[in-house]
Amino acid sequence: MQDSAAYHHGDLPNALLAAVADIVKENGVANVSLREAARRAGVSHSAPAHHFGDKEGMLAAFAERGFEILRDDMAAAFGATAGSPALDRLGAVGTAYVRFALDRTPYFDVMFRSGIDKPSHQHVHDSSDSALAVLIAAVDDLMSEGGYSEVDSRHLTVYFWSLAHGLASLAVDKSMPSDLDEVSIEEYITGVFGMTQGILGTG
Amino acid sequence: MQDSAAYHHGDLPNALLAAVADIVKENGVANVSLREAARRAGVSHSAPAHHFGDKEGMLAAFAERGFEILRDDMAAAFGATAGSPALDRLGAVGTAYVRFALDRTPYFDVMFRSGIDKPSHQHVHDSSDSALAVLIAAVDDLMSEGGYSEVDSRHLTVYFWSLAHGLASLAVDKSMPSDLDEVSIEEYITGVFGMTQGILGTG
DNA sequence: ACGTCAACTTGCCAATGACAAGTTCTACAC
DNA sequence: GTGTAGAACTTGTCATTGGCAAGTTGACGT
Repeated sequence: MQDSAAYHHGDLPNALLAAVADIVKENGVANVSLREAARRAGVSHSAPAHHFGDKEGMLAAFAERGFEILRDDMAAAFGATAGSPALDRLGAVGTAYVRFALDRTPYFDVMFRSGIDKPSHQHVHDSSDSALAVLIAAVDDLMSEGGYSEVDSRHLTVYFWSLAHGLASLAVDKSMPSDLDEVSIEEYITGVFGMTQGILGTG
Repeated sequence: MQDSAAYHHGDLPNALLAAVADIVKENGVANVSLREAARRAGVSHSAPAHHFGDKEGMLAAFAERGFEILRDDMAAAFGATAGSPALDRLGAVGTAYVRFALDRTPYFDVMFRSGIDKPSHQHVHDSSDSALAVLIAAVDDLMSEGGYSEVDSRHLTVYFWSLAHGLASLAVDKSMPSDLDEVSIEEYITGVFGMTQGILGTG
């Protein structure tokens, strides 16, 4: 057993991942380097490889942490809306997804735009699945609430996942039609998820 | 005036962009390099910079071409469904978006996952807008068909853009719940866009 | 023929990713 | 307390890369 601040540096892996977050924020995901992360953590140029294997390994570790945070954020939104209509809860989970992308953009960028291929990193894939599980739970909730028997639940899951991920991507890229500030992003979030409300019925 | 095959190489810019497509397909968007593109085009290591300025410039040129193809694909789908109900046309345009992502993945990857920031490349931004214009036209069509007066057209645009982009991203990443082959991707496409059909009314 | 200018080439440098071969510290056995 | 195994790092090196400066080549108008 050892406390979280041990060994030479203390907790190098965490320090390196924190450095990655800073680098992405400052210079973009394309400019992350093992050496720059090492420099910011105050260690030698090849220390990162010792912990993460290679550059993609470091990004994968960062992405994994991102999926865990995303899962926790969505789970919190799900929990906070217990008792509400299932469609509202689904909207809350979707909103948490978009908020995660906007509030933790470095994570979002590494998770989806860094070119790491998920299939080759099992633990990333697993943590991604654990985030998806929250959304699936919310969809199952909706289905079991009844009244949607004609809807395929797998389609509904992909539908919400797509909507949330697409909206998050557009928001992060600032690709909305006409310029929009933080306030109107909120408006789009409620507008887009509200659209679904209108579609599936008033609950 | 000069024909498209002139000067020393013939048409280096196009040859380089073709090389980029191959590199992305073979090694992923993270492994594109000016020098490898030059090698495949059979020119010296710094020839690409002469045409594109720098690496990001080359990727931006490639992305611009991608947005033009995307716009043309969506416009073709829009044109081919003239006379159909507006909601069907919108589904056709969205389907064209997802098909573009699946059939021309190298373009999709560079356009959305290469870390180039659109705002700093005006012509990329413009060609992106011209693609979005097709979708906006389809939404306007739907609005003017009547019966949706309570819907905000900007929200509806962002809604479809999000849905199409999100579904395309999931499909390319193979992040669907449970494994799915090409056939079931088709099923998800019709399922997800059909969901909207159910929501907005039967036309 | 001549000049001009675009289309390249050659040569260079700092930075990077990856690897090999060390060195230092920790924990645990005895 | 001493030794020893192994984890946590360092140092050194190499091929590759992006970018720049300074050439060279060839097409075109006059």
